[in-house]
Amino acid sequence: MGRTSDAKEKIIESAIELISLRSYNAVGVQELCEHSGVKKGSFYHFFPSKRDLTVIALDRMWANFKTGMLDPIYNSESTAREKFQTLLEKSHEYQSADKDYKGCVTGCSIGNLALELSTQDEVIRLKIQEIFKEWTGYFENLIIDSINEGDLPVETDPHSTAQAILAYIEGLSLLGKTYNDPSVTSRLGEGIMQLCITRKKVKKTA
Amino acid sequence: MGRTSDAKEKIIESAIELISLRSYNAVGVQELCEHSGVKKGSFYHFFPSKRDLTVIALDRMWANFKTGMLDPIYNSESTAREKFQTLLEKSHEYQSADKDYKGCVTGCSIGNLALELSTQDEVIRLKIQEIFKEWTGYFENLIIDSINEGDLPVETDPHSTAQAILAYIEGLSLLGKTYNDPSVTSRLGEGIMQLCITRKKVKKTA
DNA sequence: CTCTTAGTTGACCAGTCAGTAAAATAATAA
DNA sequence: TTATTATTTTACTGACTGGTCAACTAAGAG
Repeated sequence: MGRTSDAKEKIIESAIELISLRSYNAVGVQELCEHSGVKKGSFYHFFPSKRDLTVIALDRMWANFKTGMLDPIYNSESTAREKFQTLLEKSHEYQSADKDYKGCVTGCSIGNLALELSTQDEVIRLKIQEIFKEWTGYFENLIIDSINEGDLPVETDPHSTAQAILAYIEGLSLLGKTYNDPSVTSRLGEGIMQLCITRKKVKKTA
Repeated sequence: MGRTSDAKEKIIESAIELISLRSYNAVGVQELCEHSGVKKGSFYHFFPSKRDLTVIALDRMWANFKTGMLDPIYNSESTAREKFQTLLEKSHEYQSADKDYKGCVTGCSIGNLALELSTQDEVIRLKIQEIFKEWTGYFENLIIDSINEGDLPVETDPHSTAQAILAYIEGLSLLGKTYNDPSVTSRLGEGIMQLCITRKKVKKTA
C-alpha cells in the first residue's frame, strides 16, 4: 500500500485557516505549502490544482459548520425560536474569538468565497450554491417546527423565510467584517425573528 | 500647465468595470492598462499604487450609486414604503441587466470588495465602513419619514433598523450572486418591510 | 528479500505581479 | 521663442504565480 501521510489533511487545514482569514487570491500555493510544512511537489500529488483544493476545503468548512454548529443546535431540546437565538449567540462568540486571536472579524468563510469567486469559477459557485441550499434546508426545518409549535402562523412559507434568514445572516457577517465589530451580529440578530413574520406562501405560477 | 489627459478617468472607469465583474486580486494593473488604453508608466503617473486607485474607484462607485439610485429615489414624491420598493425594483433591474449583458449577477461591487479586502487592507476597510455609514444614513432618514407618515410606530429605532436593512440588502446581493439569479432580490425583497416591525430603541448604557 | 505502490523532494518552467526610472513629447505660460 | 509643466512611452526590475517533472525514498505485500 506504499507509505502513509497526513500531508493532504494538513494542506486542507492550512487552506481553511489561511483562505478564511485572507482570501482565495491572496493566498498562494507556495504559502499554503510553507504553512502546512509540505513541499510543492507533494501538494500537486494530492491536489490537481489550487481550485480543486478549494472545492474540498469548502466541503470541509461546511462539514465542520454542520457538526460544530448546526447539528448540535438542531438536535438540542429547545424551541425553534431558542435555537435561532443560540445560533446567533454562537456566531457572535466565533466572531469575537476571531477578533481576539486573529485581530479581525473574518465573517463567513463560505460567503467570503462566494463573493470573491462566483463570477470567476462556475464549479466553486455551484458548490457554494449547493451548500447554501442545504443550509436553507436546516432553517426550513426549524421554521416548520416553529409552525408546529404554534409560534408561527400556518401561512408562513418555510422556504422563502429560510432563504431570507440566510441572506440576513450573511449580510450581518458582511457588515460585521466591514466594521470589524463582532457586536453587529448580536445587536441586529433579533431581525431574524422579524423575517419570520407574515411571510405567506405564494402559489407557483407555471 | 502642460498637456491634458483623460487617462486618469479612463483608468478609473476600467477599474470599476473590471473589478466589479471579477475581483480586486483577479484584475492586474496590466489588464487595467490594456482595457483603458493607457501605458503602465502613465498608470503610475496618476496613481501611486493599485490600492490607491481602488480607494478612488470605491468613492466613484458610491457617488454613482447615490446620484443614479439613492438620490432620485429619496427625492421622489412617494411614501417611504414605496421608496424602499422602488429601490428593490431598481436593484432587480440592475442585476438582470448584469446577467443579460455580462453573463452573471455581480452583486454589490462595494460589498464584494468589503469581503475580499477588509481583513487585508485597513484603508479600504475604513473607506467601505464610511460608505456603509452614509448608506445607513439614507435608510435612517427614510425610516424617520416613515414614522412621521404614521406608517411605523414611534418606538422604532431608525439607526438599528437602517443597519438591519443594509445587512439584508447585502445578504440578498450575496445570495443573488451565488445563485446567479436576479430574482432572489425581488422574491425576498419584502423582508425589508418586516425588518422595520417592532424594532425598539434601546437606551445606551455608558 | 524484492516488488509495488504511495509519498517526498528539489529543481525548474513560462508567465504574471506590482512597481520603477528615465527619456521623449506635447501643451501652455512668460 | 523659450522655459516650464504635465503626460506618455519604453524598457526594466525582482519577486512571485500556478503548475510540472523526474529522481528518490519509505512502507507494506507477496
